[in-house]
Amino acid sequence: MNIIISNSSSIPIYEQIKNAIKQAIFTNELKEDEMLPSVRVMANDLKISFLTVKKAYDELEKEGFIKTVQGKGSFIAPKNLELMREEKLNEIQQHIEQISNIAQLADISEEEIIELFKIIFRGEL
Amino acid sequence: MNIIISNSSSIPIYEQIKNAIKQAIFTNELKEDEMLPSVRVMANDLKISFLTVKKAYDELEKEGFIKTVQGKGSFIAPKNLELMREEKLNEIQQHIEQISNIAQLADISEEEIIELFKIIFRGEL
DNA sequence: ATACTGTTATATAATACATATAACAGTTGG
DNA sequence: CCAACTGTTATATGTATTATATAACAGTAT
Repeated sequence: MNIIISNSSSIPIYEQIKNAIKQAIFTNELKEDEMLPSVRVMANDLKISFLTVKKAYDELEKEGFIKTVQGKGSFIAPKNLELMREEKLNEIQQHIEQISNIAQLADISEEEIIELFKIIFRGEL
Repeated sequence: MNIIISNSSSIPIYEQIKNAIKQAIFTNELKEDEMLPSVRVMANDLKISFLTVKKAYDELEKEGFIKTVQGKGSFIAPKNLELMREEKLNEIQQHIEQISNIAQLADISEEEIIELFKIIFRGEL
C-alpha cells in the first residue's frame, strides 16, 4: 500500500485515501481478504489524524469495498469487478452526454474534444 | 433574466447565479451593455442576501463577463467569443478529467471511451 | 434632495474538513 | 490473564467556505 496524499489539494484527504485504495483494489494490488494498515498505522505513515483515515475506511465499507471488524482490522471485501466496471462506464457516459451538450452549443468539434481527451487521459496536462 | 436557484443543491448559490448569467450571455438572451438586476433587486427576487448576489457579480466581473460601476449598476461586457469558447472548453476539460479518473480506476481504455464518445456525440445513442 | 445604484465593515451561523486527546472495547499471542 | 495490538466513541478546537443580517458609506441620476 503506497499512498501519496497532498494536503494542498482541493480533494479532501479522506477522499484521496479512498481513491488510492479503490485503485489498488482495481489493479489487484490489494487482494480479497488482505488486511489494510490499521487506522493508526496509516495515520502515522501519512502524518495525519487517525480520524481522517477512519472516515475513509468507514465510507469504503459503506460502499462495499472493505469490511472492518473491531479489534481485528479492515479487510478487502470480495470484489465484483464486472459490476463495478458497468457502473463506472455508466458514470462516464453521463459525463460524455454533458460534454456533447456543451460542445454542440459552443460549436466545438468532435476532433478537438478527442484531442483534448487524449492529452488529459495520458496525463500530459 | 429568469434564474432558478436551489438552496439544497451542492452547488453554491453564487455559482448557480454565475452559471445562469453566463448561459444567458452565451445564448444571447443577455446582450452587450444590457443592465443586470441590481444586487438588491435580484437578492429580493431570489429571496437571498444581496451579498450572495454581489459575490456572483464580483466573480463574473473578474472573469470578464460583466462590468460594474458604483452608483450605476452591472452591465454585460462586450461579448468575447473567444472567452466564451475558452469557458466551454474548460467545462469540457473538467468532465474529461473526471472521466480520466474514473477510467483509470476501473481500467477502462482510451479507445473504449473514444468509441463511446463518438457514438454519443453523433447522437446515435 | 431623493431614490436609486454599488461598497464596506461587523457579526453570526451552518457545514465540511481535519486535528488532538482521552477513554473505551474487541482480538490475539505469549 | 496481560500486554499490545486492533477499532470506536466523545469532546474540543481550528480553519475555510458559504450564506445571512444590519448598518453605514459612496456614486449616479432626475
